[in-house]
Amino acid sequence: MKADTALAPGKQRLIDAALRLAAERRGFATLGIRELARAARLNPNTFYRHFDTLEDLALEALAAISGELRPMLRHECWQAARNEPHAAPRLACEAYFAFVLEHRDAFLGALAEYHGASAAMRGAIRRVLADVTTEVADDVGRLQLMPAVPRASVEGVCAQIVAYLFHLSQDYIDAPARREALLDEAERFIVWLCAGAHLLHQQTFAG
Amino acid sequence: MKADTALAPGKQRLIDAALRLAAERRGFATLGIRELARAARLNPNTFYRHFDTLEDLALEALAAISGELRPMLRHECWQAARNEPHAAPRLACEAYFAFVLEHRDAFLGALAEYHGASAAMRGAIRRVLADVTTEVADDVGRLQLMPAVPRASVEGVCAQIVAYLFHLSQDYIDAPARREALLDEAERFIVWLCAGAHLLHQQTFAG
DNA sequence: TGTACATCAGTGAACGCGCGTTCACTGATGTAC
DNA sequence: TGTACATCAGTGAACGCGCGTTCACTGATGTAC
Repeated sequence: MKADTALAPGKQRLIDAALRLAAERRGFATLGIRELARAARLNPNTFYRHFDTLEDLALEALAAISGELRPMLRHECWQAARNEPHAAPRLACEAYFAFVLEHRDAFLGALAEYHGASAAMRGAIRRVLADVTTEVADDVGRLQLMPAVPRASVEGVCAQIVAYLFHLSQDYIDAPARREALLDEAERFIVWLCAGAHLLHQQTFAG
Repeated sequence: MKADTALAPGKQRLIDAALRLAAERRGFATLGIRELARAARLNPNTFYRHFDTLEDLALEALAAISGELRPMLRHECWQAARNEPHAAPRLACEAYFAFVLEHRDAFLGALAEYHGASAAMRGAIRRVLADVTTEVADDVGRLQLMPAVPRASVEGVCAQIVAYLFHLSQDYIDAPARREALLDEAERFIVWLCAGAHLLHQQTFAG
């Protein structure tokens, strides 16, 4: 028995090929099993040794990325917020976007599948975003970054930041020349949103 | 010669069928020409009478929706902002989401293609969003809704609002039970963002 | 007003091709006794 | 330590099917003279 962390080589190659092709073509929807096997230099049949459907493959790939992203974000945010609280938004964005570039193919795939055909896949992506949101909100709470704002609103702010950064990843990947500007934009977005939430919880809102 | 506003019946049926199927399957990517013709009760060949490629069809459908959405938004926003300025965000969101529901299929298609395979389609959708942003920013300027904020920042705020509402459309369509909550969320998002931008332009930001 | 012609939407048969999936197989690695 | 067996990743040939696209056609509508 092998160590259970290592996937069969063919399985890993199929996942890699799927991410690569899905990124090129912006979605798993049009991938074919024969095409995948061809890209992975395997017999078409080998696919069925490891997966029942293409959706299976996509869900497994997503779980792997999520397992890598979340601890990384946690760690980076903590570091940033503890050492330089005022620069935390910027540093967190930088860490996040660096991760995006390192996992370019997976993110392009996930962005496409966010609005994609598979309800299971859409649900899984939303769940990852929700988990990240909860973790970020926990950290914001623990580090007292928004002391005047109640927990529920902190969650709301974090959810909007997470969704915003996720969708912005596509532009960040597609437009290398605008990356600095996008970082500024993301930081400004976060600062505005936090400032607005903070302000409107201090004063009564005569809406 | 017919009036040039009316499409050939087969052409219109192909577009309708494409929107319907693309909405069901979240994307044009997996649509087939024969399948489309079948759904429109036409000979597969008829497709080629009207379009060169599926991308052609999608771009034409998008242009039609955009031409309907933009004047509507313009009109609604003006009305709302002039009559009840403090409720403008809410009323604009309501008008927008009503339009989304009326054009459910087109929006699900556009949401999918926003991250989709066709670069031309992605560009066209972004252009629509950018045009809407400019128009909204114009109106905000003309109606003096954010007098303390410079034009460039108003555009930034509007761009984020437009993108946010666009992506939220999917949840609005998918989760009828949460529609009231989503409206609240959208309004709160806009208010926070505007408040933050306003605040940070009044005081020096010791970032 | 009538006639001849052009344009245009839609039809129907036919093509070759790549697809998903199944079956029976191989060869290597691990395990029981 | 050796042998027999089970498990597992990967192979190769074969199937029937629906696909995109082409061709030559029809029938209705519009236009020139």
